[in-house]
Amino acid sequence: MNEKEQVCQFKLMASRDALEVIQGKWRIPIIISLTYGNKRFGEIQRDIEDISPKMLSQELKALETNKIIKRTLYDTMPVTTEYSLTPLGSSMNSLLAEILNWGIHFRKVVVVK
Amino acid sequence: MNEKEQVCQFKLMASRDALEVIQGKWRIPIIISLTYGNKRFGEIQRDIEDISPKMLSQELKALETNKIIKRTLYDTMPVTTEYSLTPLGSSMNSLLAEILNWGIHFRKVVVVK
DNA sequence: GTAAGTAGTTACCTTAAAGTAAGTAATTTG
DNA sequence: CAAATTACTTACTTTAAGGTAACTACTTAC
Repeated sequence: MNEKEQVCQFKLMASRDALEVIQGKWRIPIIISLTYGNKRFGEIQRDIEDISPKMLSQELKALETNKIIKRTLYDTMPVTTEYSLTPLGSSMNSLLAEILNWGIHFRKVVVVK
Repeated sequence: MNEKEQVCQFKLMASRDALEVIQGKWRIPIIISLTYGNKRFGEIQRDIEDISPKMLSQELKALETNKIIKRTLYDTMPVTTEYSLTPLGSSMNSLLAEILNWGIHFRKVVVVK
């Protein structure tokens, strides 16, 4: 394998790591919602109109497992739950920005036509 | 809806557009492979070791439909097929770079630990 | 003429992702 | 006290994504 091919293989591995985290219909939308501040379950649900509570609950857990978000319980009456981005979650900022930029570009070139 | 919420909704839409194109296990790897020059079916297959010809064929068609890649036939003996990135495909360069960067970062922080 | 390579296609099967609907336990509002 | 709200969970079903294996049509090398 020459150097060019090795670099290509390395990039393929890194992209697979990243894709595993952002894969799926809901994770990126959830993370975007949380870049607008810490939020509660119902607030995220209202941002992402067509997500079901089951999917939201499931994907929040997956993101917590991957250390992208943090779940905090407040001992108020009643108990409130708040979700926030971890530093790792916040480190997705420029990736998110590029997804957005490209999405806008794509829509201009292909979706609308 | 206040301005902040409107911006959030706009971003959610743009991300959905982008995700539709990059969603799935194989599209990003195929695009990465093609950033290393125009390639033939078998060459891409060798880059991405675990992809089956069925998936490669299927995903190449989807990427062609979305105008990310171009399929060119050469009237040689035998006929050869070459895949290349379109300008829209090449416009994914900085998005790809961010996926890579973040994938490397994520591996450092979480995968290896 | 047999084997191997290129560029796929087809049919079938499995697994994983997502959706639907209903339920729970706690509180709060009227 | 009845109805609504919050933050979920559970069971079940549907749909989509991906995998396996075999096959095709053409060509080149031995």
